[in-house]
Amino acid sequence: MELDERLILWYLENGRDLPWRNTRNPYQIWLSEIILQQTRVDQGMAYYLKFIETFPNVKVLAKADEDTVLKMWQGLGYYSRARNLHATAKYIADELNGKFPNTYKDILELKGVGPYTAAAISSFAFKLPHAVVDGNVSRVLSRVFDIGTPINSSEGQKEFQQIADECLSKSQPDIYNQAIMELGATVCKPSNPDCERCPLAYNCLSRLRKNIAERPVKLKAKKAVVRHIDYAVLESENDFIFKKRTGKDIWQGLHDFTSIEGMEEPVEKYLTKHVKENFPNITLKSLPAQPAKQYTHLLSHQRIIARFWNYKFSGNLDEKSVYFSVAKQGVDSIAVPRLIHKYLEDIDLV
DNA sequence: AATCCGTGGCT
DNA sequence: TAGCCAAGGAT
Repeated sequence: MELDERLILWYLENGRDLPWRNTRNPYQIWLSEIILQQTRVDQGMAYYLKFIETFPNVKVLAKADEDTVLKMWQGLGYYSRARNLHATAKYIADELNGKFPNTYKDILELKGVGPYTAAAISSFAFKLPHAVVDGNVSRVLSRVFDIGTPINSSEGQKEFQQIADECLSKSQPDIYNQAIMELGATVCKPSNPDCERCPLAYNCLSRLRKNIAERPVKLKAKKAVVRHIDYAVLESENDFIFKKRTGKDIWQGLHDFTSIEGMEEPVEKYLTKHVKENFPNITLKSLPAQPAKQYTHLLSHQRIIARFWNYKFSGNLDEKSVYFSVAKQGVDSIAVPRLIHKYLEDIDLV
């Protein structure tokens, strides 16, 4: 029996029942694939169900505000996915009359859709013969064929795509793609793979050579850089002052407080100066002697040391300011990064 | 081509 | 703890 047949038989018996596997609706499949990019099923499931309920089709999603979409995406990370998702929904609704593209080439053109996602949508929704290559697939292939090319090198990506294309079942590309990913996710795991349960155990070269732990090879990531961010939390009787992050930096489109970064001690002196310069029209009622909260927030490539300094103020903001007031009861209605949400939780505001 | 973009679970 | 990793894509 060929590998594809073994995989498909195994999957039909052992695959998990997931909501996006019970549909051929390209909108639903597209949404699930964007949510699941670099995200585990357990983490993405609730978001998928919430999005499908709130935005049952591409036209409804297209009509939503980007802020609403980002708010619903809050906590999932990689927020460009949400911005691209919304932009693509508008493109499909406005330019394609709501009809989802149905060729690999046209699907690949969509913002936020790369080779993996285009192959996934093409096969799952349209049964087109395009092999998916994600972290699961490259791990399985690197073990079955004992390939030492780093899976995250450009050379490796080309090589594994080629092998995946050769292994693809041309008659059932959709089931085959699901099957090999499922095997990687549930059996051929990164550590402690469950070879006893593997339908490919006797085809697995890496297992034969007893070097499964050395597969796949992966280029090491750069160490996270350290950033020191000091937030000024401006609080009046009823409001907090927020701003929207718009620069080419982390958390684009989400909200946080005014801040300074990488300043020497005593930071509160420079932070107060920063507040007075940026908010000339408000009256400061109290200055912080020490931070109210401090956190280390880890991102994949940054270690953020964040301190929150609380300022009480009265008065109103300049109309044209990039800053805006948010009522204390309403702070949970704007999209914020996990770090900010954690702070709001810890001061019992959300 | 290397680096950037989040968050959370696991070891 | 520190590091690894996840249904990757954009630049």
